[in-house]
Amino acid sequence: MRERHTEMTGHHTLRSTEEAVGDRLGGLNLDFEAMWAVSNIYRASTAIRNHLEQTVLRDTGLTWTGFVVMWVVWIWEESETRHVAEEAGIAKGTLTGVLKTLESYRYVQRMPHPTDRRRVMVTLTPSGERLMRTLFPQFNQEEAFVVRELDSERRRTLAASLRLVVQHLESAGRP
Amino acid sequence: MRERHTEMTGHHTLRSTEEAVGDRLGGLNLDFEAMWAVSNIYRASTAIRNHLEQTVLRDTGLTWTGFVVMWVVWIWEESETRHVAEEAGIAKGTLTGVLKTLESYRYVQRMPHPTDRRRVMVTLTPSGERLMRTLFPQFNQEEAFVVRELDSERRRTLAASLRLVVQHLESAGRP
DNA sequence: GAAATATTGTTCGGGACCAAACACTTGTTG
DNA sequence: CAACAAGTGTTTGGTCCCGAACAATATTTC
Repeated sequence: MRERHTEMTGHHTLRSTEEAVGDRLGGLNLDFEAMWAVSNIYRASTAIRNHLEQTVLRDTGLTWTGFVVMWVVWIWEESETRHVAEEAGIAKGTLTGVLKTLESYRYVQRMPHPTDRRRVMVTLTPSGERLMRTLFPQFNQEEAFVVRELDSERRRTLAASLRLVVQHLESAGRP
Repeated sequence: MRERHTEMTGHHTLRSTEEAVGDRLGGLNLDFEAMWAVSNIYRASTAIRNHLEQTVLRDTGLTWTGFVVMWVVWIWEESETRHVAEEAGIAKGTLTGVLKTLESYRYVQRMPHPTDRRRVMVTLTPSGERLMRTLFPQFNQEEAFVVRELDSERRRTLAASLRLVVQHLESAGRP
């Protein structure tokens, strides 16, 4: 992953990309405001994920998804796997594989549901919990670094706008 | 991918996740504003990608990354692969595989660089170009749908804030 | 209560994705 | 110009990721 960054030559900056788009699509009837909003969400998300993978996750052996899954299990204390998949934003089939990986590291543990034998529960092992306790503050510190250029109001506005987008898509998901 | 959505039971909404986090982490010294800003960027990005995959990309046989790569090649008219990888936000090794897939669909074409025999150039085939011309307006229409709940000023503010984040991370990338 | 339906996690096939190792080409330096 | 260094795309090994098919279990329906 670092490779992508070491190769950045600066040929195409954010600004010049937007210029190229303007050149190429200037004639068409497009919603450019929507386009920039959406494409910058995606671009920021990629940049943030890369940054956090390089800093906090670098030496832990955890992937981004592995961390997110553990985070969800940690926050919700318990967890039925279908909720974990939903919260982590991955398909249930994917979760099966991720849990297999995390189990091999002894960070999580699968257990049968007490009454429903279809279901599977996941918990953090002591070592998994220890990891989250040390990792999460570091993670949050880097999150603060990520938004360092935004003042408090802008951070809140940003979060609020994105919440609107997510809620709009969730409500429209299954009409 | 649709599967994730059909299974949404609403147990854990965006709001209740934030509550659970508050319960679990209320005692610690964390930057919650940064946390919500960052986590909502990621959440929105996932939701948007899912939405666009389900609507515009659904019947094209294109993956998200395949589309992004074609988009980059289209906007920049032609391209040296290392620039494409950089702009698309993927590693060069990944691009090799993606191009192989796109080439098998006859949407793109690889050609040797005229003077530098290390490099490889990529162009859209006529059929690839035709696809982008019809696909992109649809794509933009869905982008507009995504941000429908935001007024014009909020869209611009959102894009501007995210641009700051990206630029901050890019400039800090290789100190 | 047996049959039909729904829910749940796993498996499978194929593509995406990364870092690292690689082979090849170009550029630099002595 | 010859050794060395740097740039470029590909290959490799392992994980992620999805949708679809599946097996097992639970619930509903009649």
